[in-house]
Order: sequence, then C-alpha cells, then structure tokens
Amino acid sequence: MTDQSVSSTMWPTSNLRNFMSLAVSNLAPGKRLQQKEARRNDIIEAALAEFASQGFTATKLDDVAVRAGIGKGTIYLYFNSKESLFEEVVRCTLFPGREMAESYVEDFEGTATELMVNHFRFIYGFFQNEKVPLLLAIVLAEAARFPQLAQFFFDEMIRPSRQLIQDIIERGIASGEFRASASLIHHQLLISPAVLAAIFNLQFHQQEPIDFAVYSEMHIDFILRGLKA
Amino acid sequence: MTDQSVSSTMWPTSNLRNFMSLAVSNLAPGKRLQQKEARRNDIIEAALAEFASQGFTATKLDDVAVRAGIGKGTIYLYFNSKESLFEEVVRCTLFPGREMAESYVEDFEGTATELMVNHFRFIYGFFQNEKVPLLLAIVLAEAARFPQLAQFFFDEMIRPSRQLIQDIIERGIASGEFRASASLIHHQLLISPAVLAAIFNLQFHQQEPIDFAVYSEMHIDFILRGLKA
Amino acid sequence: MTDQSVSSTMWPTSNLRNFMSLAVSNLAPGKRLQQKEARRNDIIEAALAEFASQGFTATKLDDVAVRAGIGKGTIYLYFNSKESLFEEVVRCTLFPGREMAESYVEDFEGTATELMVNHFRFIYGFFQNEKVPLLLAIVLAEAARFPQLAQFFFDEMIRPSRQLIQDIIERGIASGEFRASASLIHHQLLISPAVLAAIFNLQFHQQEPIDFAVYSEMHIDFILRGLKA
Amino acid sequence: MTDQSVSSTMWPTSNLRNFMSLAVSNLAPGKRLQQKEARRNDIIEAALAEFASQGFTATKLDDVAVRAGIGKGTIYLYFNSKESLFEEVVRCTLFPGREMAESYVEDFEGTATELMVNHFRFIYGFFQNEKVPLLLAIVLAEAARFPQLAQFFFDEMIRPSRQLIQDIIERGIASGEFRASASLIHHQLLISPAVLAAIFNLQFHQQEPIDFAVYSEMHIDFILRGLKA
DNA sequence: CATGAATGAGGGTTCATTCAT
DNA sequence: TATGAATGAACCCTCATTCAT
Repeated sequence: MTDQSVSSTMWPTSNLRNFMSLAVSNLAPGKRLQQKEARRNDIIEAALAEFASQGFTATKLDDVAVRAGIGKGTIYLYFNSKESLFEEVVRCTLFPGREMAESYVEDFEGTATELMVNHFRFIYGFFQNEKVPLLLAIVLAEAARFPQLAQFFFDEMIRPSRQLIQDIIERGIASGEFRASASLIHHQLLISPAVLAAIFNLQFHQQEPIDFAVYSEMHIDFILRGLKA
Repeated sequence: MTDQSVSSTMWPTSNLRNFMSLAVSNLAPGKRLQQKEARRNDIIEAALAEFASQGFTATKLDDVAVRAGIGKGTIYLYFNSKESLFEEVVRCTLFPGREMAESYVEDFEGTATELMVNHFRFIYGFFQNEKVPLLLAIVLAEAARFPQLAQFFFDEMIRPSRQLIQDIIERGIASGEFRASASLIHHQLLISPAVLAAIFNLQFHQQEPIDFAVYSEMHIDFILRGLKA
Repeated sequence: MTDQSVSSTMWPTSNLRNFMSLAVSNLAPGKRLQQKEARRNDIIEAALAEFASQGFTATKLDDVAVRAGIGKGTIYLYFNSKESLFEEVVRCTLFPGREMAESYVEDFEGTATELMVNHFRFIYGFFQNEKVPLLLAIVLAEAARFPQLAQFFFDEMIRPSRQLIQDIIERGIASGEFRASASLIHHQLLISPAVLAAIFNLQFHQQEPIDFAVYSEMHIDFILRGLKA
Repeated sequence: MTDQSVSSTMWPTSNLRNFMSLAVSNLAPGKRLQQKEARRNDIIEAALAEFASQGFTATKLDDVAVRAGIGKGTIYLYFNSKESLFEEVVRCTLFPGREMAESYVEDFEGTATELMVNHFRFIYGFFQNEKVPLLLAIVLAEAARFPQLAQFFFDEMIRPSRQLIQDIIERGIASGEFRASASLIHHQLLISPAVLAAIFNLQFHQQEPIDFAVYSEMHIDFILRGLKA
C-alpha cells in the first residue's frame, strides 16, 4: 500500500450529520426571533428532504409545507421563491463541510501525504450524509437553467475545493513528497471519483452499492500513487 | 513519463458525432416501415436536442414536435409517454458508444497500456458530443424517480463499461504491464474524472471551461501511474 | 327647442347589438378554421359578460371558461393572457361603433347641425348596449395599471372620437351654423354627459335610472345652444 | 362672452388640499380617544394613497400598514374589512368638498350666474386633488359589486350635488338670468365634463394632459350659454 | 391595545395526454 | 396515419384575515 504513513488525526465523521443544525441555531436575542429562526430551519430541513427525493422541479412546495408542519404560505415569509429556497438548502447543506475542511487544512501540521489522506477521508465522511450527493446531483443536472445557482455553486464550492487541493499539492511538492509536475493536475482529477461514487451509491444502490470504506481507501491509494515523487 | 509509449491505433473521433443517426437507421423491411422508422428517428433526435438543452421536466413535447416538424399528437403514435421517449433517447444516444468501444477492445491486439490509452481517448471523444454528458447528468439526477431507467442504465451502460475496463486491466496484469493489485480497482475510480469533467464543462463552461485536450491526457497519464507494475 | 331642424336620416339603433357578431364572423376558408373562429368568439363573448359584471381583476378565467362552455386551458389557445383577452374584448365591443360613426360622418351630406344631432343620437344608441359603458368604466378605472391598454384606448377610441366631433364643428363653422370660437371647444365637453350618464345608468340604476330618451335630447339641445352662432 | 361678469367671491382653492385632514380630526373627548382617532386617520390617509395609486383590488393591506407605520393586524382594530376601509376612505375624501360647497351656496348672496361660476370653479379646484377623481373612477367602475357603497355614494354625493345645482338653477330662473326651461336640465349634463376630465387627466395624462385652467373656463362658459335666458 | 407570524383558499398559467377529424 | 384543438389537473405564488403573544 501507498498510504502507510497515514496517522493520527482522523476526522470525527460521526458528527457530520449535525452540521446544519449547529450552523444555523446561533444565539437568538428574543423569544420571537428564536422561534422564527427555528421555523426557518424546519423549512430548510423539510425542503432538503423533498428536493433530495424529488429533484428541484418535481418538488412541490405544498409537500415541503406539509413536511415542515406549516401552512403553504408560510414558506414565503422566509424565502422569496422556490429557487431561493433551494439555494439556501444548498448553502446550508454544503457550507459547513467546506468550512470545516478549510480550517482543518489550514491548521494541519503533519506531512502533505497525511493531509491529503485526511482531507479525502473527510470528504468521504461528508458524503456519507446522503443529502449531500443528492444535492450535488441536482445542481449538476439543473445548473444550466439556474445561472445564479451555478455561479454561486462554482464560487462557493468548486473554487474553494480546488484551492484546498492545490494547496495540499503545493505543500507536498515543496516537501519533496509529490512530483513537481503534480502542480499541473486539475483538482477534478482527484476529487471526481468521490463525487460520482457518492451519487452512484445513491441512485444505483439498489443495483450495486459501493462499499465506501473499501472504495475510499483504494481511491486515496490511487491518488498517492499518482502524486508521489 | 508514462504516456509517451502510446501508439498507432487512434480512434477516429471525427465521426463520433454521427453515431446516433447511424445507429438507429437500421435496415427496414418495407417502405412503409422504413418511413415509420425514419419518423421515429426524427422524433428521437428532436427530443434529444430538447432534453439536452432543457432537462427532462422543462422539456415540452410541443417543442419536440415543432423541432421534429410533426404534430404534437404524432409523438404518441411512437412512444407511450414523455418518460419512455426519454428512455429511448438515452438508449439511442449512449448505446452506439458502448458498442463501438466493446468491439474495439475485443479486436485490439496491442499492449494493455495502449488499449487503456485508446479506450479513454475514445471515451473523451464520445463525451465531446455535448449531448452525452447532459444526458448523463439528467440520468444521474433523476434516476431515483425513474427506477426503470436506472435499471436499464445500470445494466446497459455501467456494467458493460466496468467490464471493459476490468478486461483491459486483467490483460495488463497478465502481460505484466499493470500491478497485480490493480484487479481490485473499481472502474469508477478510473472513469469518474471523464464523466464529471464532461458534465462540469457543460454546466460551468461560463465560469471556467476545461481544456479537454490537456485534461484528458493528464487523466490518462494519471491512470497509468496508478496502474503500472 | 333648438333641435327642430333634425331630419330624416336616423340611425338604425335597433341592430347595434349585432355589431360584434357581424364584425368577427367573416367568411372562413376551411371548416376547422371556421370552428376556431367561432370558438374564439364564444370566449370573447363570455369574457365580455364576466368582465362587465365583475370588473377586470375580479373576473376569474374559470368562470369565463364555464360560461363559454370550454375548458380553462382552452382560453390560452386563443389568448396569451387575461390582459390580452381583455384588450380583445374592448376592441371587439367598441370598434364597430367607432367605424360606423366614422363612415356615417364622412358620408353625411346635410347640415352640420343635423350631423351633430345624428352623431350624438348614434352615440346614445351605441351606449344602450349595456356592455359598452361597463367596459368604459373598467378602462377608466384600471387604465393606470395597464399602460398598454391605456395607449390602445386613447389611440383607437378617444382620438378618433375627438376627430369626428372636431370635424363636425369645423363644418358648422364653415357653414355659419356654429360660432367661430367653437373650434376651441374640447370634445370632452360635449361627449362627457353621454359617457357618464351611461355609466351612472348602469351602476346606479337601482337608485335612480336616467331616462335616456329624454336625457339624450336635452343633451343635444344643450350642445346646440352652446355651439350656435 | 358670457364669463366676464364673474366677480369677487372666489373660492380659496389653495387650501382645498387640507380638506381631509381637517375634516376628520374632530374634537375628541379624552386623550385616549384622541389618539385612537389620530391612528384611525393615519390608516385612512395611508389607505387613500394606496387605493388611489393601485385601485381597490390591487391595494394590499400590508402596504397600507407600512405606509401608516403600524402593524398589519392593527387595521382590523379600526375597520372590519378591506371593503369597509375603502368606504371610509371614500367618505372622508369626498365629504368635505360636499359640505364646503353646500354652505357656500347657501350663504352666497350674488347673482345666480356668479354662483354657478364659482360653484364650478370650486368643483374644479376640488378635483385638482388628484385623489378625488381616482376614487370617483374606482367607485364608478366597481359600484356594481359594492351595493352598499353605491347606495352611500348616491345618497351622500350624487343627490346632494344635484340638489345644489338645481338650487342654483332655480335661483337663476327666478331672477330672470336663466331660461325657464332650464329647470328640467339634468344636473349630470352640467357636471359630467368636470368629472370625466378629471378622470381622463389622471388615466391618460401620459397621452395628452388637459389644461384644467383653460378647460374649466370653457366649460363654465358653455354652461352659461346653455342656461341663459 | 398592538403586533406580525401564520394561514389556506384561490387565481393565473402550463403542459402531458387524449380524441375527433 | 397524422393532426392539433381541447382538456383539466397541478403548481407557484398572493393576500385578506386571524390569533397567540
């Protein structure tokens, strides 16, 4: 195996599922505001579930309302439209992962190899939350007709994700762990197998589920083989 | 470098665009049947264009009919529903690529390395047809709501695609070109970067188009690094 | 009385009600087209009834469809929106009157006084069709929020109406029947009592209906007093 | 000319704009009641502005509340429904004009001609307040669907208005200024040009605004010609 | 008294599907 | 066989009205 040296600092993937609720429920000034915030979260959570199972267009706001246990019109007290609700769902679901990854990479002090390994383990952990790949699939499929969403997704998710990986690669090149030509590698080369596997696992799990534990380690091993000096 | 040794037998990517029309216009018994077949193809081609640019739900059968130059009701003489039309479109668009790839791999007589290189060059050539990645994106996003389509897609596209790659890998292991442990590699590890890059190139080409010529060679190089003995 | 000299050529007000149907049912090429045309008229007639009794905003297209004996969606085969349907209703209801008046004035060969008298008798006859004043009231009330309609109404109804009256006045001045300063008179000064009386008669007929026969002659007499040399 | 003899006692049109506020702020028993009354006026004023610019149906109570600087629910502490609020707005906007006109006519001691002239000058001054004609237009258009409003409007505005004009006419006949047959003249004959001109000026001012100063004097002149002995 | 969050019926509009011609 | 007019269910969104705080 190539990933021998991988060490200590593992990602606590177990609590990834609580990202969203943690992220939104800040301290609230008054009781009224607190409730409003809670209600807003209810809607986002219900919408997430509906979008994930129905796709964007096929999702009915009625169903979102029913699932959230509120009236149909209430949604419009919190969001301007179905589309902006979807954007919020994407934001709330995907942002926490990005932020955690960013701060982890920044603070990490081990070797680049270790960091790369841990970063991808984190990614796989994040994708375990089945909503994430579903949203990714929806965005990938419908981005063309929602330019605003496409821009937002590119700026806030794709670009930062690329930056992280490039940073890690640069660090590895500087330390002599990775080959110099690795700086040219497009980050999609590295991350695509994780994204697609997550999506496939959802959409085709009836046909043939992928064993993420095995798949992810093989992927990481493959990456290290491709990068090593 | 790993990618220099690639040789001779290149794919004639230039005529990839004609796949579909070729694939569908099979021999027809009588003249009447021939016309029916032609009409059916017109519809599929028109539907492909619409599905590709609008997505599944947003595509209107009116527009398909207009583009095909026929009446709206005529579509229902050839297809039972919008959904089954979509399935046919997927089938007709993706099958030819599979079949060409299969016969190519079967007949190839060079090294496994060469074959792998050419196979992926073919895949990238096939994905150049911009309809293909869009259909993939749609299938990936909506598979959950079209179980029949998901099953068909898995059986007819994913499984054969995996088989091909595994065959090539086995051949390379047998010849000593690839490491023995490569037989365990999931084919998605190898193919995902091509699929996702194609989709990204469509949905985010406004943000940052990928140079396929560069990307594909880098991808192939990366694969060979990961597989080599 | 001032209107003594009024003579012969009276307006056949009795058939004013048939304007619309006459105006639209042109000869139709094929049977299919004929039916489409008929259906279109059905919708306009139903819409006229609904708009007249409910006003623009309060009119439900469901009700229009029910009254026309068709499905709700059918309306959109003939009109782009509720607003454009309303425009068509206005056009079909008010145009015939304008055109008849124009050709009558042009062809008339008697004195200006006679012409003025007959013109206003025609106007009162036209307003007997109770739909007309109702549409006028709606336009007057909602024009501000439908600029397109306002423009159309001004160009096609108000301006031509003014032109007719000014023509008659000029003719009377030339013949010495009317005072020279009458050329400065705004046409609204002359026509407003007819318009408002028609509207009042509809909206307040429960309170105190106006006897049009008496009112119109008094109005005409008043006009002649104000114009005479 | 007929309009030169108009004399002295002109209407102080300058302060017509303050009618409304004056009219509503009656003396209030206690301080609490005074505040309630003030709040009520705020709502009416805000509603007037909204109704005038949006029409009845298009006016949103949210906007009224925002404009009044109060909560949305508060409106229902003062009015039973949107409709009754509208009635109150009409009442408060149109009443003051009626009352001022009535007392002016009653107290006037000059000739009937002078009185008629001044009365119409007052009317035109009153209509300068752009809210008035808009409310008139709305009432005219929607009276059929608000029978209660129609009745109120007829009793409180139309009938008194007619009475005033008939009084002036009678006075003129008695003094020999007006022809005897003038007693039969319907008051709408005289007042319609003012009403419609005001409405037209609002709804079609983009197309062709009417110069009220000129128009009103021509109208008055026309009336005197029609009435004179 | 005052608030404003919550409601849910209802409207305009779309579009897959049907069927008479 | 082919058509395209007709349908009507469904969806997003609005807003007058209510009521717990």
